[in-house]
Amino acid sequence: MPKVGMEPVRRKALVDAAMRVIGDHGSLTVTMSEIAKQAGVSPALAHHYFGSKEQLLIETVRHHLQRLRDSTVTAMRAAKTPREKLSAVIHVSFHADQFAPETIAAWLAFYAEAQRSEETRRFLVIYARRLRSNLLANLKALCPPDDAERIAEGAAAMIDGLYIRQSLRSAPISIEGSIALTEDYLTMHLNALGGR
Amino acid sequence: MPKVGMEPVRRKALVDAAMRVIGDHGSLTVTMSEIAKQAGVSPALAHHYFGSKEQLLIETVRHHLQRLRDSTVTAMRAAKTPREKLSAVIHVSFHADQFAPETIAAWLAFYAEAQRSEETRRFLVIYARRLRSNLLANLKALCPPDDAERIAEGAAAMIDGLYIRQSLRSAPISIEGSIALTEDYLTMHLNALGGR
DNA sequence: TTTTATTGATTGATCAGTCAATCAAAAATA
DNA sequence: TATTTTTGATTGACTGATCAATCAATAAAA
Repeated sequence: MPKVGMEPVRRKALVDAAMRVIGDHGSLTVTMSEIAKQAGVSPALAHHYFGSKEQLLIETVRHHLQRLRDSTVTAMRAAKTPREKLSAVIHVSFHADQFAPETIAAWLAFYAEAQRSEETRRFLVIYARRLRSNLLANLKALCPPDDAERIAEGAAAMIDGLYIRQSLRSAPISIEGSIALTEDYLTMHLNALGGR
Repeated sequence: MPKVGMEPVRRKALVDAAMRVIGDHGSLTVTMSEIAKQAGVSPALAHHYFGSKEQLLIETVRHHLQRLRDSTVTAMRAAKTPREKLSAVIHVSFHADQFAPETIAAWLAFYAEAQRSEETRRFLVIYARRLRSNLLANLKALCPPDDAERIAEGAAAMIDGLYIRQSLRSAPISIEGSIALTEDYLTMHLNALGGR
């Protein structure tokens, strides 16, 4: 079996496996063995490629955020007007993949981890800033800067809040419901400002 | 030293210690030794009174939510009108104690834990329902039931979202800012419905 | 003396991380 | 082409550390 050029294949397999294991385990306290097993390799190989468990987890967060970022960029490109771009950001946030229970569990685990791992925290801060700034940039085209800041902050909080509430799976809100709630928030605030 | 009637004293000391340790550790992966040390007793004693680590952690969540509940009840009693009661709920949520970094870290850890521990999950579901229903009951006095549901859902999400964003400590929002954002949300929606 | 509080020492399990050894493809050499 | 050498891929077995949980022993009240 040993062919050359396995490294990228294995790295991806391990990162994907980590995501899956974290997702249904619902926590970052997963063992290298579990991850390796899920990826179909030995624990030793995981160490060989990533050096440490922490590093593997960090790569996993990075990969996850990268995908989210790519989706957002694509969706925003497809939208024309600022208002449509705002909707695009919202839709990506609640895309089925993102809103799946395992994905949310993983997110939550990352947030908890960020309390301890400075590097994880940095990644999540970047995500938070990006979400805020995507909203802000488009809002500024529709209302005064001060209001735009406030509305962006509120919308970002609402998106994150809908996530965390979803994680409890009690009275689960549908994807459409979550989108509607967030859209309403924007529409109402923009209307109140006599926005066009 | 061994006096009789130590049990309740030790239990409280251990639960408080757990909360503190979880808070600044930022995760539920804390050791019994750390907790016991913080409480000034031996690890063996912690086991003696709680049976297991999991049980101690569960009691800790329970205690934490109980306190939040008590504050909420008190604050709502002091408020007269439905609108004032809504404000009371918001203010309790963002009370300085609740919004302190260690407290938020502990919350986050509990949410992550809820993915694995059914009992922890149950407690958090109760919290989520209570928040929602406190909002809902008062909103129903101010607008049609359907709208009340939507607004309660949105406000609850916003509160939780402001929490989770605070946990990253990037561009921290002030307590007053968070309160204002949530109050605005309510006011705007109620006004839009021509509420009195 | 019986009961309650308390601990030090110990056990057993779990894991991250290491390492020396193996295997097979590729590259070099004859 | 056939043979040898090198190199990347891979693992099983091991180590050391950590930790929850247990228990037998002690000390002080009742």
